[in-house]
Amino acid sequence: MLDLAILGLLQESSMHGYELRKELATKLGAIRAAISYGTLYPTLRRLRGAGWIIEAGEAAAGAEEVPPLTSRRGRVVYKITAEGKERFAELLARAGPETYEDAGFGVHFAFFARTDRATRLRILEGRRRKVEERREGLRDVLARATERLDAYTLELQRHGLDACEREVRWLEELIANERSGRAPEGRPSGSPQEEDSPPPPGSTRDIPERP
Amino acid sequence: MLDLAILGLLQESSMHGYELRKELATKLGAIRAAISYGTLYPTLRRLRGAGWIIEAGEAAAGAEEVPPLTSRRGRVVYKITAEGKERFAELLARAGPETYEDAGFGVHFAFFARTDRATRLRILEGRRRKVEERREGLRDVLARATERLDAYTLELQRHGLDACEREVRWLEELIANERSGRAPEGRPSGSPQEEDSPPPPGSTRDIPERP
DNA sequence: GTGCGATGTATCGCGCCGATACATCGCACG
DNA sequence: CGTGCGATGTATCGGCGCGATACATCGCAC
Repeated sequence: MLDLAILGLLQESSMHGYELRKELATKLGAIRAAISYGTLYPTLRRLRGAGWIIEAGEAAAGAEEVPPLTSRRGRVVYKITAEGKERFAELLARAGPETYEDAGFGVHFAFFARTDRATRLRILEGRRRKVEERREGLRDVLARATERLDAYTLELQRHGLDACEREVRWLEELIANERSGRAPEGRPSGSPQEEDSPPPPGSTRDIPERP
Repeated sequence: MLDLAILGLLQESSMHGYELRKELATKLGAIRAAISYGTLYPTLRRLRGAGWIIEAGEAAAGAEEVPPLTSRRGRVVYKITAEGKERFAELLARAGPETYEDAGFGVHFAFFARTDRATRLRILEGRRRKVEERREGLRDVLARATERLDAYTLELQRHGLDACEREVRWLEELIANERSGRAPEGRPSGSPQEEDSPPPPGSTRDIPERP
């Protein structure tokens, strides 16, 4: 899942770790806390080992290489490779069970602008199914276990149930929009926003194949 | 965090692993998926090693011990010890930073019926603070990065922001209730429920301060 | 009588986290 | 002028928790 996010960001522009973490935080801020360095660096090493990214040293190609006089470590800029772009596309299109989990879904959704419509629909529907199951589970507990559970636990379930219902409604809206071929415009609560031509259906010209 | 939940459930009644997992799933269903056995069994072993729980063999004390004729493994029933109860009380009252994280908060909240009022308030307020910070972060991104992020990513942020605002309101209500000395009765959306005397103020006779 | 789903215990590899360490840079404050 | 502190920056380590996997028993439906 992290792979997807990192590859996706590096496809927009090369970055070093620290920067990557910040970008990740704003892009995924809605679904998870900032990623830990204890996760980031090992992951970068793994991606590098797989050949999906390479290090593009601070000093550009022509420079003096920065002699190892002091143990100057300097920032390491990472750059996505052609294989990395392929991998990204593969991960984008793939939709396993964990794609519908909270974290997985969030990451996929964050890159929907680069995903084709069919996949977007598949993922939105899978997620909806998942959340509906969760919702049913909570309803059952609330209906059956009212006697066995204390007031606080029940309140927690109610709050969770509410969140599920809300998310299902949200997903339903998104799905309807996808089917009618619109990007997620139309602000959640109606506001006097001009309906400027939103990026036409499958557009959001992305992955310019590197000029 | 798991320790708290397991100790809490075992305090209500002794159980074997499988059962524990199911109880955990209904008690914490609102905040997390069912716990994996790959987590549960090692955790039980750890708790056992610490002396907080003991195995109470299937065959009760007086029975024949079930000779190891076949490699009959049988279910292992776990029982909380006196030290375990102390530990539970300690964990209940403790409120570190991770108590305000999604998972940690949920577990603590699920055992609020056994928590004293002062601690409940402390935790609710800590959680509120946490969620407010998250909310501010999302607001900033939505206000500043509107140009840099695509429509889908923005929609994700909006949905996350909405969830934060909702949770803050929920917490606010709970805090107000605590201050006015009521258990979380009064169903979220008003309903014609008789206001039967809910457990009087600080009641829900819990943690009798350990006499 | 046999096969299948629920019950039940257990391990393994690995992703990810929080704590920690260490180094450089810019700049504010005395 | 220095000094110290917060932001930038890279990296490791111990440990929790997950999903996959294995294996065994029990009740019951077909």
